[in-house]
Amino acid sequence: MLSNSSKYAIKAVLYLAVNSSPKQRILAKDISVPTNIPKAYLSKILQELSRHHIVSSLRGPGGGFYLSDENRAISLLEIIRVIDGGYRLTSCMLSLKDCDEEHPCPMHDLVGGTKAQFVENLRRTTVNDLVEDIAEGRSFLPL
Amino acid sequence: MLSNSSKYAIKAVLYLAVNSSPKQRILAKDISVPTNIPKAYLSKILQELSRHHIVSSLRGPGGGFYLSDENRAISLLEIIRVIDGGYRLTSCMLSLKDCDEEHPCPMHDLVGGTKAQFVENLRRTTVNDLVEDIAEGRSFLPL
DNA sequence: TCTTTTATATGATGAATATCATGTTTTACC
DNA sequence: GGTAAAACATGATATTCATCATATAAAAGA
Repeated sequence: MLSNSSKYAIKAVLYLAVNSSPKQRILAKDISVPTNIPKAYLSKILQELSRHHIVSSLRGPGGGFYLSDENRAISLLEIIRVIDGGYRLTSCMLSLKDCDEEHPCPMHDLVGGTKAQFVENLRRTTVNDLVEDIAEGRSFLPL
Repeated sequence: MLSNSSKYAIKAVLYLAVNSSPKQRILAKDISVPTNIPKAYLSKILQELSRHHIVSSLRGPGGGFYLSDENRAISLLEIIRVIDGGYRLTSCMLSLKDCDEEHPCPMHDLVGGTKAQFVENLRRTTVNDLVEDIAEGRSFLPL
């Protein structure tokens, strides 16, 4: 469904969303331990996210990663796009070049509605939305 | 979403569904060309499908691959299971071990409905159903 | 300005997936 | 039975993805 890297990215962003603030930076290794993401690999992902302004960071003593208010308004789809590229989620289920709404392939027709809706949900849902879900007990974050 | 191998498997099965019958066997290479699937790789997939009775085959001159009536009643989910294993499609979006309906993770809650519905569609839809869709013009098979 | 603490950049290794190549078995037909 | 046509089995290579390791740059504080 998603690459491992994207899952890690979302987990890390959610961890930051819950535990960090512009004044409360968090080290990569302090995300790595509770989330069970290998430290070196997580660092690489965080840097990629930082470069694309999905997360914020500060170097030097007292530095680390955190989310700005802008970061919290970012949608899940944007995170996935940065890591997996734009194609993986939105492409045709059978990878047919000419498949579209006009000319749907058999699978497209079958799952088109649900998949399109799924991607649309990802586009519409921000980091903040998920944090609210957690805060209000509608979902939980088992790290 | 699906592995490449699963996509190839479904394409090949659909090709057989439209073009083969127990008396009209088709060679791997004659599926390979119109579907743009590498011949040697396709052969391996067809053999895997044959071993699991997803497709039927006959060796020797005049032999080849085809679908029996039983094969046509098989669901897409079974095909995907044989190639990708049971886990890939149904597992939690964030690969969290403890995520379930009682304890949904944030992504689960977000896409749970649509994904569950999607998998259920795959479970319910047979090869025959897709062929009907093609025959009646509700979808097409761009090879 | 020196040292420490952090992120960043780059490259190396390992694992999984996709692809290719070659040999073996079965079956039909002469 | 011998021969050719096919599936079947097995292993080798390549490519992508996940993981690790090491060196560099920036920032803070002494």
